[in-house]
Amino acid sequence: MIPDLSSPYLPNGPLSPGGARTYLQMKWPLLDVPSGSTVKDTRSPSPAHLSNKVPVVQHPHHMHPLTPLITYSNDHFSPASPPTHLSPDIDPKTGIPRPPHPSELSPYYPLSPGAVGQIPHPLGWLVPQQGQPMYSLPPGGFRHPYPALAMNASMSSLVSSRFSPHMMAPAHPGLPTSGIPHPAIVSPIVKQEPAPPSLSPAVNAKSPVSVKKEEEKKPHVKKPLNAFMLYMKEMRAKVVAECTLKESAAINQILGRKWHNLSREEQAKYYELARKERQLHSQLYPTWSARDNYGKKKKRKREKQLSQTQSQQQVPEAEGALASKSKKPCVQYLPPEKPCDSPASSHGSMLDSPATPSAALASPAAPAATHSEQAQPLSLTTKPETRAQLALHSAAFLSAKAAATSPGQMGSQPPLLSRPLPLGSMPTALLTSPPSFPATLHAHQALPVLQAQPLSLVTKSAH
DNA sequence: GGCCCTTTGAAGTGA
DNA sequence: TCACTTCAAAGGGCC
Repeated sequence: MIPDLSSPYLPNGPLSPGGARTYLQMKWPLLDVPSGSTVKDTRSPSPAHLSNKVPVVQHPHHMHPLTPLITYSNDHFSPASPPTHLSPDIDPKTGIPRPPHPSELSPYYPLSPGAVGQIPHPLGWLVPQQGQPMYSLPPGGFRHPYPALAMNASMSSLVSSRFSPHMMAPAHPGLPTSGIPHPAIVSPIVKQEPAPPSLSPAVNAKSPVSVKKEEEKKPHVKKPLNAFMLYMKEMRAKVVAECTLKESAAINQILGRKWHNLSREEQAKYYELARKERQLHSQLYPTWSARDNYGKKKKRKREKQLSQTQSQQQVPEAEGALASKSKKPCVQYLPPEKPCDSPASSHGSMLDSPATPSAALASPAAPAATHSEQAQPLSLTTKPETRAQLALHSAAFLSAKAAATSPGQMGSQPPLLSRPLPLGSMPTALLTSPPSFPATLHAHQALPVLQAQPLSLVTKSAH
């Protein structure tokens, strides 16, 4: 029953879509081992059936993929019951407050070496079934995605002590004792950039070459995936399969909508999963900080960020969409016409429930063309001018949909505590912190929605 | 070849 | 505390 736990953590390893579980396209989120590393990179040489790019067979969504992973009982996520990461014994800020409760962790993150390999992986639903590892492992290879985790019987002490000078400080810096990089570790092929000023004095004292070598040796531990990222990984293949869209940007837009349309319970599952991810990550890499990865990627153009923020907060949506500012306009990939047939999902998201015609009429800005998540494009154009136009359509439509699907929710009604309501039906900012939802909602996220951007469901209102 | 785009959320930074 | 920035995944598009 217990598949090779290492599987899901291997590089970009597509979890065999052809396996028993078709939603296994999700790979271990933290792993990013470059080709040529110890672990065989299955990305390039991977057979088609193992490739993420291969449209995943439509899986019946009767049971949520995450269901087997976490016991998401209704009670657990009931509005009356605070999310675990918001529960009293959890630091709402860190989300990793209490010492890992054995009963909570053990099912997913075995602490006992002896138990390794016998306990379902936290992302067990991602693990290929039938015990077929997706990645070849050397004999004796670690059987747990977090080998280091299995080294200590007491994770609590591991976490609390924080003695490890560098990450987990295995035999080889940054590498698990097994010799196989941890899923979250990226071999320092990361582009080399000037040593950050934050380096310790000792490091700074070294010659640039030494610094560079140090950098190379230092593994790149990736950030744990957040709830949305986990959701994306799971749903991407499905969306891709349903649509002809291939551009991730477009897919992500769809996924973003679907995300908002998820019920709170559904989202809560991902939040919970993400929380566990972070928890495990922090346990494995007590000294790791997101800051460590700063500069690993090429900086995005700040201009873009600024212009986005400005357009979101000051410019009316329509203008904002078209306002190219200094960069490309906020591109809306989803044209109004070509629908992207999206089979009904189990959760009955808005994707499957197009707005009513009256809804579209509800917004003065709503153009004749209406499209919902159900009306996704089969193809899309990425021409900037077209994108801008599409942005208008989409913005208007979504706002109309939001108005229609959440009548009276904009302010007057108390946030939906009694029943799940598709988040996409109303600005997220208007929701009070739902049980398992991050309590962090910044003013800069909420205000634009509340004040200046009643139509801002299309373009990102946050950030 | 490598950055851009696009999404949301977490976390870091600076004022 | 707030606003802003960066990174996480993904892959086609573009230079």
